[in-house]
Amino acid sequence: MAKRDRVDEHVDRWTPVLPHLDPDVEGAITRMHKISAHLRKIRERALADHDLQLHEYDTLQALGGRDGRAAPSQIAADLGIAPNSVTGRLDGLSARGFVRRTPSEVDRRRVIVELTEEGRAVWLGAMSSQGDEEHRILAALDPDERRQLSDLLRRVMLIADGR
Amino acid sequence: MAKRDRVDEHVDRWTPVLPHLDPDVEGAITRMHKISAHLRKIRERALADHDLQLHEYDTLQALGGRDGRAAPSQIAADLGIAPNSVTGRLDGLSARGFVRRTPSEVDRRRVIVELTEEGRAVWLGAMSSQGDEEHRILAALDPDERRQLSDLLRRVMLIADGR
DNA sequence: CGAGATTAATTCGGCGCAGAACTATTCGTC
DNA sequence: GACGAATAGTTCTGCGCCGAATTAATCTCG
Repeated sequence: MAKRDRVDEHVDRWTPVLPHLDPDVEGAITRMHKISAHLRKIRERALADHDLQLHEYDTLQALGGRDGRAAPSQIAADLGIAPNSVTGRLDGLSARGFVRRTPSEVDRRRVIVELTEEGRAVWLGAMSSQGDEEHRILAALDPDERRQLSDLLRRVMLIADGR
Repeated sequence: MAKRDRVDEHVDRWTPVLPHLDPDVEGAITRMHKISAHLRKIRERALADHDLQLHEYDTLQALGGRDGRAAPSQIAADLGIAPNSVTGRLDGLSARGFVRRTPSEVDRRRVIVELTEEGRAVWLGAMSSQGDEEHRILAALDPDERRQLSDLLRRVMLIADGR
């Protein structure tokens, strides 16, 4: 018999109150929520060693993924946040010298955000500490099972996104 | 060949930049994040029809799950938020008449928070619209597969929680 | 060519949460 | 029984996010 986790307790507590609840649905969803939150916290802690906050690292990474240059609106789209929120993030990052704002020559509405040398260095330095926890916890599964998990979640995603 | 989702594109974009990345790990984790966020947004929208915000509903539900009465610290623990954040939530809910604060007779440090009649009614009314989306998207899988998914995630949870 | 629609970034105002500090009460121990 | 530690709830402060409004530039099409 496999071990129980704290989500099992959660489900046990709620099943009598909400009888129409499917334990596997509730269990799967709740675990996704909790694993998400867990990884977030771990990432936050790991980044503190590099004097970075989660939102700062994410922004640097969004830039890094675009070869070090992108428009604010593109960053917003990549990160899934509102465009106006990007302004504040860039203010902080440029104050720390990790990012440079340059007005576009061709379209003066636009701003080109660039990773500075220092910004790239900080990003690369912090990156090493990222993703370790993801691999650690998914090592609970063997490679085939990880593939299985990813495949099951893909099918859920497709319905969620309404394809 | 199964259909691809937007996480596949995400992974394709990052794999060349971060070669040490396991696509199944990254895919599974990213999907959990996105499914979590998706459900959150849907819940938010559904609750708007009942003039409730997500944090208000969650607080009412925490009380409902304790037979309508609990201490603020217990609510904080159940919801996984800081105890001081509960104070603000209760202020709002009691202003709307959904919740009542009563000082404990036996221990005057304590406060007993109770669901009012109206609070319970609002909670039950809003509950009907909750959980539908969870079942809808997990209907992408048949019952056996849902069990599989929940089981795989449980094993990940146990490692994450360090058991 | 020019008026209106669209797009990009920003500013402003408000909200919810967390960390630290504060107050009041109870527990533990000698 | 009194004093220090622990506990419960709250208050205070700061931060990041979002929605709406703003400014400026570009596009569209009659």
